[in-house]
Amino acid sequence: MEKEITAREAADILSELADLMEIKGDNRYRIRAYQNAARSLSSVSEELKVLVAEDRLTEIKGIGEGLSATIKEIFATGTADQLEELKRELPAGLLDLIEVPGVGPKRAHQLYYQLEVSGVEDLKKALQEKRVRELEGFGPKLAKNLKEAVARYESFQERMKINEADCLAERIGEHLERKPELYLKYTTAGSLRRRKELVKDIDILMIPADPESDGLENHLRELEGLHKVESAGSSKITLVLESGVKVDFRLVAEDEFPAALIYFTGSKEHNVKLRQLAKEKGYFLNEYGLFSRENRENREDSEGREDFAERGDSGENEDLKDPEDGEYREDLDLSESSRGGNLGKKSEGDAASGFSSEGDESAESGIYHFFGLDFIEPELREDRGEIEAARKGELPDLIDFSDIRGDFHLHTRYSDGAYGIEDMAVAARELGYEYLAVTDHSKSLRIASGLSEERLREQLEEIGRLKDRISGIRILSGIEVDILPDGGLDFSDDILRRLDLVIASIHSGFNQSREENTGRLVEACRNPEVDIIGHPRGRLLGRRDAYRVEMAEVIEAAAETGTCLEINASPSRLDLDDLLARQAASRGVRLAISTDAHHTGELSDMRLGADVARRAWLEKQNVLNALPLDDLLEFLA
DNA sequence: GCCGTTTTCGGCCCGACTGTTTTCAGTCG
Repeated sequence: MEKEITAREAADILSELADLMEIKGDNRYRIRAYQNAARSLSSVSEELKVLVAEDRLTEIKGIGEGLSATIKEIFATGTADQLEELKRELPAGLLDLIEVPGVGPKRAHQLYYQLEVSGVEDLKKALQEKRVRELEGFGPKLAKNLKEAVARYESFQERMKINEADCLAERIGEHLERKPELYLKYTTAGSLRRRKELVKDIDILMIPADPESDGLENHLRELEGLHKVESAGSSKITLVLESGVKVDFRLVAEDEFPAALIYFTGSKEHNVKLRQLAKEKGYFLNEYGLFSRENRENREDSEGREDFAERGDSGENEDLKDPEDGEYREDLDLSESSRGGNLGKKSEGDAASGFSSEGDESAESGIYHFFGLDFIEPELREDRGEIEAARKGELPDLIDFSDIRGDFHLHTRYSDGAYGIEDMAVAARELGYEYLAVTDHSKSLRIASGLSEERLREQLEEIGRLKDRISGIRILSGIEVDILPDGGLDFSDDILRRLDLVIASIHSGFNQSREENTGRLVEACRNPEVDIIGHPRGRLLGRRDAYRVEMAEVIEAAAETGTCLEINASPSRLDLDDLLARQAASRGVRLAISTDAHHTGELSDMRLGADVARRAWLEKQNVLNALPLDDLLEFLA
């Protein structure tokens, strides 16, 4: 059965249609109509199925008879004749071309029709050969900027945002779980497991049920979205997806799993430190296990891995794993049961499926404990002092998503959000929160329909009414007030004072000097009405660098004034990043993790923010929204 | 292509910024 098209997906198709129409040079107002329709369609709360069945699409603002017919066609067939025709006419690469910052539809049009540039690669070549000079409006500076933009585009192409990587990993997991007989266990490793904000490829560690069988390889060949199997050996299978993303499967024996998981989780720097520790103790560590150096010599005389796979079924490994034993005895020869003995963990039987992490921790902790270290969470494994801290028993008690009690930064239909206050509150309540703050844009941000004083008053009234109607979650009134180019705020203190919570953010004047931007943020910190500085560095991953700002000064100002800094959990921002958040916390600044959700679904981006916080070594007490409601209210007062 | 209504077609969001120009076009948000 065909997959049913959702409103969101239909909206995406309309957007694509609009993009192609734009490149082709269609009527701009017609294009805008498509874009408008896409936007309103993507934010309808009703199911597309229902809207189509009841022929009520034209009730949606921006959708008339024509677009209603197009949307019905998309719902019925998954595409539209118009779109297919445009796709035949214009190369697909043009859609990539307009993803390059600085190239919009007009320039893409020029490039394609005058220079036959039909993709990013072509553009790169045309820039190198200086052919773009032939085009009207393309001067030397633009050429230089485009060169940089292409370089950034390409480097970004190599890495995907963590939420995209999560999606892919989930899809692969679903595919694997259709044939659970193929493996004993699998789990993600690499930078995805360390929860880095950008991920280059996906590493999956697996214990195959039968290393000799080619069943796994054959099953992987049926993965949806597969471009090709790049390599397939006994210990590694590499897939290339249509999106260009590589997926590495590392295949290990059961007893190799703990060491392999540490090795493939990395980081490289962390692993180097661990291996140094091993050496000091007269052992060595690699992806197959932890070995005494003495036996290593023996091993090199014999044949390698086969030897390891044979051992490991004796009971010693279980003893090693038992935390009740405390420190491993120095005299314990890890390889006594056979050559190459290691700290393997026997399968728990039911741990066979899913990206389980419980089992992973206990598997790995044996090795850490052996070195006299506390277990080190994957998010900390960057050689940023975690090994030293683990030795002293001073690792942080990391914050967890389950510690989060509310969200401070979200938008509703009052500005550029897709849902009403009530919808967002109910969705937040479903996440188990105690509170949320409604923080729409302020008046100067016209592009996002920023609130006038009047609209803000209306919103306050609605929040007042909802407080009685919605139980189980407290709705706080707030605003994301613009820090204006001159450093002032978009609303007077008198107005801000009436709100429960104020976030101040920069959305304009990005090109001011370092001193000016720093001054704007410091001034915002000093305003007693401001509780949180929103997305302090203003970066958009892969699209826009952070604006110039001296964060150390901002952090000091935040520390002095008790202002919180935001960890914006939107996967395109993740701003502050792990390093700056850690720096801020070390200066005593509290961090507010918030999603900047414009949609109910985006409220769950909170997990990504929590990941950043964990990478920043944050504990509960460093995080404003880990506070219970009463403590929060006291803080805000 | 949609909307509103001046019921039959004209107007459709807009300011900042950059780089190209010599008064504006393209992009971005």
